[in-house]
This record gives sequence, C-alpha cells and structure tokens, in this order.
Amino acid sequence: MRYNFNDIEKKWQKEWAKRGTFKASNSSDKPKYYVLDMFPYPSGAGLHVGHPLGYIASDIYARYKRHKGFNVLHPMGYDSFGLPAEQYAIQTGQHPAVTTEENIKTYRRQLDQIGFSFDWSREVRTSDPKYYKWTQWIFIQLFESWYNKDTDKAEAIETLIEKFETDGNTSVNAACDDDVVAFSAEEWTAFSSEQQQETLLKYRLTYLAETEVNWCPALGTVLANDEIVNGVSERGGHPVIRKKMTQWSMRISAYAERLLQGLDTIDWTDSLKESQRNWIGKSVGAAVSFNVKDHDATIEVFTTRPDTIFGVSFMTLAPEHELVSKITTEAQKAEVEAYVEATAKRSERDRMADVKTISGVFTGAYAEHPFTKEPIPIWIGDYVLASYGTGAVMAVPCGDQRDYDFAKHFNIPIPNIFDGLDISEEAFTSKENVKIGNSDFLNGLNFKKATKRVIYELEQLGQGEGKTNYRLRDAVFSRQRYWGEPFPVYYVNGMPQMIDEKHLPLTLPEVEKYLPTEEGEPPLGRAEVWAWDTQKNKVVSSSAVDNETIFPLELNTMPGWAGSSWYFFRYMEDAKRDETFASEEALKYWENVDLYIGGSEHATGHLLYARFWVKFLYDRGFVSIDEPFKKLINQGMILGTSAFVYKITRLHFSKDENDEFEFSMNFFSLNKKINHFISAGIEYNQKNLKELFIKSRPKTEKALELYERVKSDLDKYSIKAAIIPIHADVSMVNSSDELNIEDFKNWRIEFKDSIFITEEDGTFKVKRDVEKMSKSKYNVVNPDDIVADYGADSLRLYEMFLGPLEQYKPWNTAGITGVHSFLKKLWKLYNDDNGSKVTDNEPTKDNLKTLHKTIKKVEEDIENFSFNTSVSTFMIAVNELTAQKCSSRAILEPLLILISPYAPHIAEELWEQLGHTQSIATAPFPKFEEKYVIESTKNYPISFNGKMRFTLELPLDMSKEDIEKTVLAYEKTQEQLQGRTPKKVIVVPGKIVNIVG
RNA sequence: GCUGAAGUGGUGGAAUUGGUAGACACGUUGGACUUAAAAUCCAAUGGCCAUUAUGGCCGUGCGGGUUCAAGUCCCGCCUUCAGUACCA
Repeated sequence: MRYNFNDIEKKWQKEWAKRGTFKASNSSDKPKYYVLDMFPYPSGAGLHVGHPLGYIASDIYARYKRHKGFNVLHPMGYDSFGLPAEQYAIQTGQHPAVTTEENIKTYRRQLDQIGFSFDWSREVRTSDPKYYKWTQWIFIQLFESWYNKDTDKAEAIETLIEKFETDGNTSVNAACDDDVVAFSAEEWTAFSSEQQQETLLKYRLTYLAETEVNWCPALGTVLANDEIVNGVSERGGHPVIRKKMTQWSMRISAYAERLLQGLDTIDWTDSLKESQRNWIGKSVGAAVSFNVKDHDATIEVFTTRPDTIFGVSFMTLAPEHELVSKITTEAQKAEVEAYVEATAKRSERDRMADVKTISGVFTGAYAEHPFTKEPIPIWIGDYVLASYGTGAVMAVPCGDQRDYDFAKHFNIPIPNIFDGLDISEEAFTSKENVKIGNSDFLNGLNFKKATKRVIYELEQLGQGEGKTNYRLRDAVFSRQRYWGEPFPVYYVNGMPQMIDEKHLPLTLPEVEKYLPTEEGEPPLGRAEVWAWDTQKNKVVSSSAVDNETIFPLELNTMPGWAGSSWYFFRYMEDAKRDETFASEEALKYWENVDLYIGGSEHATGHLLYARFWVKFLYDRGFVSIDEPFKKLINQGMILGTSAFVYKITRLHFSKDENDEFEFSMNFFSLNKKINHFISAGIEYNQKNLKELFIKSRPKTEKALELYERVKSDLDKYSIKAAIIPIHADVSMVNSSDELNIEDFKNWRIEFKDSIFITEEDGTFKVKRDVEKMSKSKYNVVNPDDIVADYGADSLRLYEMFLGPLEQYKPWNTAGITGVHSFLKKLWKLYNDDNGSKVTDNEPTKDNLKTLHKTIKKVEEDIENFSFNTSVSTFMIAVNELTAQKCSSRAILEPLLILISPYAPHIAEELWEQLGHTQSIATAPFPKFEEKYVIESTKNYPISFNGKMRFTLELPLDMSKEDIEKTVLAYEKTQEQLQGRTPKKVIVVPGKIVNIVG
C-alpha cells in the first residue's frame, strides 16, 4: 500500500466536516481552552506559504490541547473591511462586497486544504452587517460614557450629567479635553441644549475633535504616513500637506495607566510588552506655564526635568502651535510663515528621524522666566511635534542634547546649571550624580530634591504643578473611506446624535463611485440615500434633509481596527448572535483567549486598541475580564527566496591606466532589444566575456573601428561586465538554482531573443536572495501547489521545520523533500506492499526507550512552542524504529497521537487502519514514563584545558572521586598529559571531566 | 533618530540551567539498483594541515573581559530586519 496523500487528505477533511469533529461546545465537563489566530484580511492575491505559518502553529497547539482533554475553541474569520478592496473598487468599479466575498471563498478553499481544526460554525466577518451592527453598538456605548478618574473607570454619561446638575463641573475629576472651562450647576442648567451637548462631547470616550492629518489635495483624501514617500503621495506623486480636520477620536489616553499596569498581568514576550510600554510612554515631571511678554498668553510645557528650570535659555514651539501666528513680530513674520509652510510638507516620521539637520526660526517674541522674570526668546522648530505633549518645550541646552545642538547652531547661550560638570562639548543628560548650581533656591540639590522643591515653588506662583504625562495620544477614529463601518451618527445643528440601538445596523449605502466627492467629502458623500429620518427611523434620500425631522448622516467610516478590537468575543457566541454581541453565559464560560498567535507588527496597533476596548467593556459591565489575551506569541514571517538573472549592460575593458573604455551592450547588437544574460557566478569569467565580445557585431562605423582594434589585441585586455539583476519568477528555477531558459524567454516579450551565456555544462544559474514574499518580486510560492505536489501534512511539517516560530526565515521549496520522505518512511513503518504490518508483539527495550524519549521531548517542545525541534524528534524516532524493525502496536499507536497535531491526515488514516472508529483528535496524549529511558552509563567527554580530547564510558552512579581516579589512570589521559601532573581536575557527574594543567 | 529583534557550515537550523559546537534536514560528491530516468537505499560532507589506523591547528558578526570551561554571561562596536500612530 502506498502513501497516497492526496486521497487521504481529502477524505479526512471531508470526514471532519461531516462529523463536526472540531465543533466547540459552550458547555462541557472538560476544562476550556481558547486558541486564537489573528484573523486575516482576505486579499485578492490569496494565501502564499508565509500566511499559514501561525495558523499551523496554533492548530498544532489546539490539537495538542484536545489530546490533553480540553474543550478547545479554535475559530477563524476575516477582517474583511479594508483599503485594498476599496482601491480595487476605485480602479474597476466592482463593489468591494463582491470582491471581498470572492476573496474569502479563495481563502476558505486554501485554508480547508491545509487541514486546520477550525470550528467554522463560528466564523466572523467584520464587513457583515450582522457583525458590524455590534461594532456600531460598542461605538454608541463609548459615546454614552465618560471616564471618572476618582473611581478610575468608565461610567455612563448620565452619572456625569447628574454631577453637572448638582455641582457643575468643578468637582468632576474626569479624563477630558484640555479646553474645558469651569461652570456651576446653575450655569449648566442655563446652557442651551447645544451648549450642553458641546460640553458633554469634551468628556465622552469618543468625541469629535480637530486633528492633524496628511491631506493630499489632488487625491482628495487623507493618507497614512506609509503612503507618503519623500513628502509626496506614493500613488501619483502628489503633494501632501498637514491639515486640521474634524474627526472622531477615541479617548484611549484615559486608559493609559491601566493599559500600562495591565501588562504585568499577562504572559506576553518582554519585547512586546516593552513596545507597548514605550508606546504608552509614561513620564513623570511637571507642567509649567510661561507668560509671554507683551501678550495676554501663556505657553504650557511639560518637562521631565523641572529641576533644570534655571537652565532655560529659549523656548521652542512646534510650527503648528496655535500661538505662533499671534506672537510673531512683524519683522520675523515672513521668515516664520515660510518655515511653517515648509514644515507642513514634512511628515512627522521625517521630522523625528532627521536629527542631523537643525532648523528653526526666531519668532521675535519673548517669554518670561517664572522665577528670574528674565526674557526668554521664543523659537519655532520642527523637532517639536504638535501632537506630542503640549507642542512646546522649555529648552535647557545644558541638559538636553537636542536643545544643546539647537542652541549651538543658532548661537543661543548655554548656561551651565550643573555644579562641577563640563558641558563645553555636549549636554549632560543623566539624572544621576547631578548637583544643581547657579539656580537660586535649587543650588546644591540633587535631581530628586530639586524636582520636589521646584514643583512646590511653581505651585506657590500658580505657574505649574507636578504632572505625569503619557506619550499615548487619543486615537483618530474617522476614515474618509467607503469600505468600513458607517458611524451610527446623524447631525442636528452640527451636534452628533446616536441612532437608537434598536435600529441598528446602519448599513453601508450604495455609491456610484468609491472616490471622494469633488468638494473633498468622503465617498459616502456620493450616496443618494444617506439621511436619517427620525420619525420613520430609517435611512432616506439625502435630498430629503430638512434639518427638522430628517438629518444628514455622518460621512466618515470607522478604521480597520474597529472590528478587530472585539471579534474574539464574537467567536464565543454560537447561538444568540442576533440578540447580543456575545451572551453572558458564553462570555463567562470562555473568559478570554488563552493563546493568541499573530504578527509582531500588531504590537502597538491592534493589540493596544483591543485591550482598550476590552477594559472599557469591562468597566461598563458588558464583559467580565479586562485583558483579552492571556498569552501571546508573535510568529515571524516567512520570506521569499527571489531569483535574479544577471543582465549585462556594459562591458568594461582595461589594459593599463591609459587604455580603459566601455562598450554599452546596445553598441553590439543590430537590434536594440536583444538582452544579454550571464549565468550567476561567471560574470567575471574572461573566457566567456571575450567570446561574447568576439561574437558581437558592432552597429556603427566608429564602434567597428574600436572593435577591430580591441579584437586584435584581446589577450592583453581584462574585461569586466556591468550587470543589473532582474527578478525571474521562482517557478522557472529548479532546486539547483538553474533557470529554465525557454520558460524565461516566453515569460516576457522583451526576453524572447535574448542571448544567454551559460555555464560549461550548458546550465544557466540564477542568483538567490532573500526578500519579503510579494507578487512584485516574483518570489511568491502558493500553498496550493505545495499541497498538490507533497500534501498538506508535508506543508504543515515543513513550515514548522523551517525554524523557530518567532523567527523570520526564508522559504525554500527544495527542502520540503526532507519532511515528505519522512512521512513516507512513517507510512512504511505501518505498511508494506501487502498492507498493514503492525503486530501485537511485545515491544523491545529499545522500542520503549525510543517512544518515551520522543514523548518527553515532543511534549516539552509543544509546551515551549518549539515546533521545529519536535519535527526533528519525529524524524529521529522514525529512523530509530525503522532500524529496530519495530512493528509493535504498543509503540506505533501512541506514536501516531504524538504526530497527529503536526500531520493530522496521515495520523487519522493510520489510526483508522489500526481498527479505530473514533477520530484520533481526542485520543489521550501518551504518558511519559521515566523508567524506560533511564541510563546506567554516561559517555563522559574528557577535556584538557577545556578542549575535548576523547570520551570515556563510565557508570552514572560512580562517585566524583572514583571518576577522577579512573580517568587519571586511563592510558589516553596519560598520553595527553605526557608526564605532566594536572593542577586541577574538575568532575561534574553526569556532564563532563576537565583536566587542567 | 527612537523602540524592538536577529547574526552559528554552501543553505534552513540544533545545542532548554555556562559543560562533547554543527543534532535533524536540504544541497553537493561518490556508490548500489535500473536499458535509462524517477523513486529508493548506502557512504562522505565546517575550514586548513598532515596521514598508517591514528592525529594537529582554527572556528558560532567584530574587539575586549569573566571562568577549569563561553554560541551561551559582562563591556564596547558592526551589520541586517521590523514598528514608529490612516497598510492590515
């Protein structure tokens, strides 16, 4: 019987679906375990072999947990809103819903053939109205909430209104906008409805605010930093400017401290926690206000070094700072305006990354030092970012390197306020070993004491206070796109109103084009039916807007991270999805995700937003946990191995210093279009290049002259070829890096008549290089092909075998034969030409030893997510058992269970052959027994001065003293010592012997 | 720039607490089987030197250090990759 993987795999995939083998139950006696993958965006290109890496790992773990007796929830779905579908819609006019549906079908087919144990009955799609109904619902809850800093949690907005009605806002300790003004209860009641709404908006957890965005006027849209290259749009190369825009924001900053503290309670890698900590960016310091001379204005700054306040010699504002236009003097106006304009063209990332070029402009205005009352010049500089802190810094050049560089560059004084420290070369930035000097009442104090004192003095003056600042900014939640969740919002007199939840979902309207409108409104501005009728409670024609009962709807849509911030709860619910986002029973039963696997690129986006929403839902009592992902593992990326063919562009000839020249390849051929390619590795081969030269025919008289001259004296010249590498599709290259020349010629019309300089044996080699797998690099490997040629089990094993899960590693299809032949060997252990050869024979000692050391190793590996090493372990086990001619059921049956999480199809098939009628999926994991692997002797490495010279087999229970005696008496030891007496002998029982001397 | 991660044979990688560096594979070379190819099986395979089996020296990005012993720990560098707030 042969190992017919294609039939076996199809058979079991069908069988699992039919039997509902992997359906999770919401009530079970077994302990629960929730294994989740970050759900994919279904792109038009389908899956390549890099995508399933994490899914295979999580599937192995899920299957392992089933063997270990857990009720496992292992679902999958699609993050199906997103830009690519919209781009495609803009280009082709096809509705994103249609292309998304097609893409999902492809994904599903591809996922199915890899044999994942997903419970597909719980699938979610973020673009499904039944799903985004609840995304909209959560948005409404956020709108109807505020953050009470006293209770340190989100509360219903009604409790805030109550406070306003009884006390005004003076006693309210809330996370809110900076610009709230104090009002009394009476004032509150006297406010108009609009005033009240406007005030509440400053407190709500989602609110409208002016935010800076990258605006591209030509495209009429906002761009991600990513879509901007060198200050212009990636598509089309249009100019991009920073522009303020009213958008929905999420008050994630209210949760900064809890998001930080929560990290201590979850099992994530340190590097990932570190990224989040850094992103949240907590810093403790002081807020200080500086009065501006001759203006009724103050500049608010945050500083982590209030102790250095006497070292301030200038202030720097972000060019976008609102005070800039107010305080700039007539004389400086032109220069300042030019600088502001220039800055608007630079991206934030650009400004942050570029520390070498120092730029800035003096505004002509002065601030007043809070203590000395001395004037301080106010500058603007693009190293200060508007969105960071208050958008202004008090510059202390002696204590901050950027300030120092700025001061040096513009010849601003650098007062030294550190006792006994030299600052003539660079700033002293450490907080350690500081003694403040030259600073009035701070003289002689260290960092800690000076900070405390200065904050006290600032408070006395009413010009500052101690403050903790977070780098984390509120998250912009509006997108000027079509393919996203519509906001359940309409506007009455410019004030946002929520649509009642019983009328949800508010579904996306039809539009004739997916582009922004001519007026620069988002695509929803094109919808003809997009107004809210408050009487009929439904969407009606936009032309019907009368601002009395029919109002305009919000035109922005939600960002990609909206739907992905709560989808893990949706999977928990199976039956009551229409009534609730997830029922209380389901939420209670599954709690949170036990294991989450996904890419590290989500470290600060998705993973932070999801934690924020979960904490919010927890505060409001909708869920019972406040951290969604207990354990998290980042899988690395599988990279492509690109193939390059070398194209010769020029030949460079040299004889001596005075005789050097080049031929362009265009010189030679009669037809310009002929390309010359040279096999990789022989590009400097003189013989080949000279042959090429001789065979060529120059086109012009002048070239012919030169040609003849060189040809007659060719031996004396040395030739170098100038080459450019060109991507060739990896499917045209075999495992020995040889190019299929015919395929390559037919690939593109311009290669048709190319000339190929091959190796001696007629082959043409490509140069390999590792790059990201992508269509444009022609290095994409489709899992469909791998499954067809080698089977899903081989693909699964190979993806794991490639290396550690977290690591980035290149794909190389050639290597898959190794794991494939392993599966064939495994098959042969159970079958020969006449069918099954498994017997009921008693296992030998060796058989048991092999099995049990395999159980131990594999179990440890799975627990440590070291899947690559367990594949090696299986190979070793099968090699050993084959050599032992093992046919014993007592060995081969448990072996199948060990392998089944990795290669489930072949395991099920062999399991069935052994007479089982139940799936292997829930067979109990074999138990490791120490007694089968205990050794009585150890082959000790004997080292001399740390270098291993030979090994010596000794009993493991031999005492240290006896080992030393035996080793020293051994003849090879004496040979090594050559009469010397060892200074020292180190014996580590069970490990090593090292002789020093 | 900032933050995070990674550098070990021709290639992917192994060495889990400092204790035999290169497990397991790929590739390559040689051999068996075959009319031939594929498949399968066997052997060799870090580099250099020497050779009669035996051996010797070097070797985990670079430079130092700690230790009886360093891929592993410490200090200082170099290189590559990722994230950097509207790609998902």
